[in-house]
Amino acid sequence: MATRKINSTYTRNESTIIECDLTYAVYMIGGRWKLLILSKLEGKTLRFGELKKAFPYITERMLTLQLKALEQDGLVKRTVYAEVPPRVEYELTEVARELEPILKMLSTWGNKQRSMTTMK
Amino acid sequence: MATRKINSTYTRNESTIIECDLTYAVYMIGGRWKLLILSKLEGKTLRFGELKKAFPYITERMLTLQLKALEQDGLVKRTVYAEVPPRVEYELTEVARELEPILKMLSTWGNKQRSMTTMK
DNA sequence: TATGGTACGAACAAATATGTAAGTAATGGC
DNA sequence: GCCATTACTTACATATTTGTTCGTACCATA
Repeated sequence: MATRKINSTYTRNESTIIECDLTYAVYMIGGRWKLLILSKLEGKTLRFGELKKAFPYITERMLTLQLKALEQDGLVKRTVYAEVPPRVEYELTEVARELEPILKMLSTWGNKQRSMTTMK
Repeated sequence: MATRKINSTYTRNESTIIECDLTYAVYMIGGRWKLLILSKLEGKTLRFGELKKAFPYITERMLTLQLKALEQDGLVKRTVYAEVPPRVEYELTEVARELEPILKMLSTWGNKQRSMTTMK
């Protein structure tokens, strides 16, 4: 998101990653909070403050950043109401809803995987 | 992987993420190269050098780190042959193979998602 | 004795991701 | 005027991830 040296290997390699549909997809839902936010928004419309309360440890800055990224990627719809104090609501988009069943499978896999790793 | 201040918020929040099966799963396949490596190993057994050739831009250090992490998480099996020069082979584990169909769906979703975002 | 190939390891540097702390705009109610 | 509320924003600090460069062990072979 920030300015970045375009010619760095870091950037060139990022291009490589984004060219692949799979890594692109994971890049989009990666990061520390995005999946939790998406999960929280399943079937609901929530205000900024409600999301914040849902994750006691997230900072406002992080929540703002993640929501902005999710909106840019078309996973979350942001609606601003011209009121004071302001009211902003967030909800999943169609594309994000299509992701839900896949995430459910991933979650199941993660659970199984975790238990296997822990067993050792 | 490196040493880290245990009491930092960074660490506490990481715990939050790892407690959720879904975010845990994505954490495990996250990072820049892991998914590409896993994809490359589908149905094959490859040597370190072969993997390296598969990704011209990855550095040996990164490849080593990612393979080590994948092995620790039980997604990749590493076999060392007592030869000179050394020969080390990598292959997917059972758990990793169970992940394949899910990743295929994610990839399809990523492709669709990308085309929608690009259209704007 | 020197060399070459393989799969790393270590010290350092650059870039990004995340967290901390403080501040802002707008307005209705006191 | 003063304050409270909400959804941010900004400057700064910290932590992690990724990349760069150089080095190493092993032994068969020249």
